[in-house]
Amino acid sequence: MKLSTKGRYGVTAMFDLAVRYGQGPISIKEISERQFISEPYLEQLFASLRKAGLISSIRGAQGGYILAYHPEDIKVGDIIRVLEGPIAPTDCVNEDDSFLCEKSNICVTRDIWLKLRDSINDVIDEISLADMVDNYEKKLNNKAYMYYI
Amino acid sequence: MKLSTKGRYGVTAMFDLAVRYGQGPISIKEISERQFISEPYLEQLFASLRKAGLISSIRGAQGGYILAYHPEDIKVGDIIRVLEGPIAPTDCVNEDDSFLCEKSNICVTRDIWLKLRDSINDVIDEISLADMVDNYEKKLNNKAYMYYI
DNA sequence: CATAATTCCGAGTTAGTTACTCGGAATTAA
DNA sequence: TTAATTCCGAGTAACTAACTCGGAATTATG
Repeated sequence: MKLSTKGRYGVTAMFDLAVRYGQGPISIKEISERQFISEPYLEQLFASLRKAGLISSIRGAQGGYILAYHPEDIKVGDIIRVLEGPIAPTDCVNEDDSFLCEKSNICVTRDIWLKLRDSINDVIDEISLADMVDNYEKKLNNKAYMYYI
Repeated sequence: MKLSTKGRYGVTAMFDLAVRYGQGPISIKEISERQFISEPYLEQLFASLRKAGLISSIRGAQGGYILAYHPEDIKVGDIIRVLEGPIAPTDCVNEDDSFLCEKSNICVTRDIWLKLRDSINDVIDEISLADMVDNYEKKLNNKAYMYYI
């Protein structure tokens, strides 16, 4: 039940883009330095995110990436699902029903995995990049205030 | 974000014990045949569950395993945590704080993993083996009724 | 126009983990 | 005494995660 680095790095990198939303394209190099993620690995992740339509790229010098939508419209769940595949604690509760076993109609453990899946998806689909930015700024303010005292 | 076979098989096997709670020891062979889990592998899982105190063993011929507590008092979460380790989507939200990074106080992605962790634990800690048995019997009754019509 | 900064692409690699298997010792009911 | 069982430690094969690498294509800038 661990998230892989793909999901974690992906959310972090997308948050980095969200904080700088509206300031033109941000390069992988910048993000990788700021967030301590290896450059070529981040490149890979961004390839997936671009193909999925969550970010757009600008090639060439001074190029980089920007969010394809307003931060409010990108949920953490969107990012994680692109990078980790469909979120389901077991295959038998995947969105596509191709891994159903023959006793699924009577299977009580499956009911648990269903509940678990839904609860996970609820959490990650309720948080947008904009929410993250808001929280981040609130934390920064609180910290500034604490130092002031 | 997948559960391993340990967690899945473990819950299934414990459910099998719960259904037969009060009927004396159940052997690994029986369970493995009923639940389609390899015998020596299940043996391994039961070793962990026994060491964790969730089941008791009776050795020798006609021996087997029984739940160490009433099914009501064993939650799915207890089983999963024994077999999969502490449930946390990332190391930085582990129960023990040994994997905290230095910016955890200001990290907004960590807040998400915390929410996720709690939501997962809420689900698996609210369901007991007794609940599973109840649901199972309800399903059996419904099915019987359906066939009757 | 040349150069440097970038994205884009496909492939390769290494270390760790998962999901097992296996052999045999110890225990106990029949 | 035998057969059925748990108990234990070790071994292994396949898979996956988490990267790296080399170089081609694109484009702003001097």
